[in-house]
Amino acid sequence: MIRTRFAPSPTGYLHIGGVRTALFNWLLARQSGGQFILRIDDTDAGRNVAEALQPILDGFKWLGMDWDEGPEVGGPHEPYYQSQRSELHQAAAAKLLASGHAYRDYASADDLQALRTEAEKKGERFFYDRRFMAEDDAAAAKYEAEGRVATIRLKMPREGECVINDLIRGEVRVQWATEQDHVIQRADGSCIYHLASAVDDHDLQITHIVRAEEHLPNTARQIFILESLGYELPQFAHLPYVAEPSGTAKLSKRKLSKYEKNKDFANLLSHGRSIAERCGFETSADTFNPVIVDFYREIGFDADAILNYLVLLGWSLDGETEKFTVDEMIKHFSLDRVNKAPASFDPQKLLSFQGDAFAALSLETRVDRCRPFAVAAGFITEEAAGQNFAAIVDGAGDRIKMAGDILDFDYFFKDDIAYEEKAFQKRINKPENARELLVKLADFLESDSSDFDVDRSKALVEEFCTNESIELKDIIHALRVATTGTAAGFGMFETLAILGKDKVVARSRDAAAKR
RNA sequence: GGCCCCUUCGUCUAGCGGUCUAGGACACUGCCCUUUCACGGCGGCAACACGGGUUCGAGUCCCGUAGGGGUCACCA
Repeated sequence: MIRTRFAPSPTGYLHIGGVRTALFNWLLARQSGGQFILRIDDTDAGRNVAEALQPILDGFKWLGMDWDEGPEVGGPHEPYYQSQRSELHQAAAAKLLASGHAYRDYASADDLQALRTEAEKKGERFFYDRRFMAEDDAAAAKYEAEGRVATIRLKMPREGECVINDLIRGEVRVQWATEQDHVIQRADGSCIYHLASAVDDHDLQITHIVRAEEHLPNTARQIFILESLGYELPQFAHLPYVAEPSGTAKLSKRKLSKYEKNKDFANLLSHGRSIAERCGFETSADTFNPVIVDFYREIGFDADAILNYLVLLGWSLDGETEKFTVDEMIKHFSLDRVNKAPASFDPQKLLSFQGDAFAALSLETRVDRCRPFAVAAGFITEEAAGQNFAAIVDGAGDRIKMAGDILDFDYFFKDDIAYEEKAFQKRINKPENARELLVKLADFLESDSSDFDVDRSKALVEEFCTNESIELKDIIHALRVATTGTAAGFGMFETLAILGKDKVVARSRDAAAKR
C-alpha cells in the first residue's frame, strides 16, 4: 500500500509550487488505492497555527485534493501536527544518543559563531570539529558545571558514501565526510526538522517521500537518521522545483516585484486585481498574487484547469496529450515520466488551459460560476439572476475565460454606460451621419410593436439599412458603441435582444446627443 | 566557495542509437472566416549549450568545459 504525504508548515497561504508537489503525491496515492496524508510541520511556528493553516486546508478542498489522514479528519496515527509529536522525536534523539549515532554537544551559539568567523578568515569553509563534544557523562558534567547546556548532534560517518536511490534522479552519491554533524535537538529540548521529519515519516508509515529537490541535499542526513534508528528506508523522489516566469530560479512568494516585470505575470495579476476590485475583494494582501492558489479561486478560475496545468509542469504522458481530467491524471501519472529539470511557470499557458476548461462547461455551470461575481459587483441580486443573466453568459461564450470575466459585460446591468473614448470618436464622432442614423434607427425601432428578440432586432436593423440605402456595417459599429459603450463585444443582435428595445432606443438617442 | 542537481524552439515538452531535413502545445505571426472582439480553419517563425570520445551511425551513451540552479542554521 502506497502512503504519501504532504507536509506544509502553516504559513497562511498555499504556494503554487507546493500545490504541484502535493498533486504528485496525491495522484500517486489515488492511482494505487493508497493513502494521502497531510501532516502539519509546525515545529517552529508561532501561535496562530490554526489561523495560518486554514487557507491551506481551504486550498486543498477547493482543488479537490482530499486527504485520508490529517487535520479535520484525524486518522490512526494521530496527532498530525508535528509540534504534538515531540515526545516521539525526543525518544528518537535519546535512542540515537544511546546507540552512539549522536552525541551531546556543549558549544554555545557564541562558540559556534567564533568558529565560523575563524574559518571564514582563513578562507575555509566551516566544519564543526566536535570541539565541545561530551564523550561520556564525566565530560558532560564538567561542561554543565561551567553552565553550558547540551544540544544533540548527529555523529556522522567520516568515511564511505551514501547512495540515495531516487525514483526520479537515479543514484545520487554523497561522501559522508562532507556532511556536518547536524544538530537534531536544541538546547531547549525541542527537536529539529530533519529528525522530526524522518521520525514522523516512519511513524506514519510513509512509503514514498515525494518532495521538491531543495530537500535533496538533506536526504543523506535523513537516511543516516533512519538507518541508525533501524528503520526501513522509504522510497525517495525529488521533484524539480517550479521556476519563476521566464527564469530558472525557484518560484518564490518573496520576489513578486521581480515577476511583475514579466509582462504575462503582470497582466494576470492586473486582470485578477481588476476583477477583485470590482467585487470589493481585498487585493492589498500579499497573498493576492499568482504565486498563491487563493488568487485563482478569488477571480473565478477552475480548480481542474489549475491541476491540469500543474501536472504538466515536470510531467508528461507522451508529448501530445495535454488535456487531462482529474481521473485521467490519476490513471496515467507516473514518477518515471517526471522530468529532472525545473519547469518555469507560464501564466499565459495557465490562462489558455483555464479558458478551454471554462468553455467546456455546460451553460448552467458557467451561469452558476459567474453569478456570485455579478452579485458581488452589485450587478444583480441573488434572486434576480434569471433568464437574462443566462443569456448574457451564453452570448459571451468563450469570451469569458474565468468566471470573474462576467464583469466585463457590465453595460447590461448598469443604467449609465461609459463610452470608451477611442471607440466613441471613431464610430460616432467621426462618421458624418452616425448621429443622424442613430436617431433615425431609434425612431424606426420604436415604431415597431412586435416582440424584440434576436431575430426581430436583426430583421428590423436590416430593414432600416435597406430603407436608408446603407449597408449593415454603416450603422452597426455606431450602434454597438451607443448601446454598450465599447467597440468589442459579442453578437450585436444578441446584445440588442438582451438589452431590450427600450434601452436600445434610449441609448441610441443618448449617444447621438452626446458631444 | 564546498557539496549536490540540471541543460531540446521564448515557455511547457516528445525523443529512451538509425523512422529527426527534431514532433505537439502555449505565445508570437501571415492568410481565411467575420458586424467588432473572441472562437475556428490553413500556414509561418523558432531548439538538440559547447568540445572531445564510443559507434558504420549520437538529440539519444561516456568524459570534459561552460552556463544555470539548489543547498550549506540550535528554520521548515
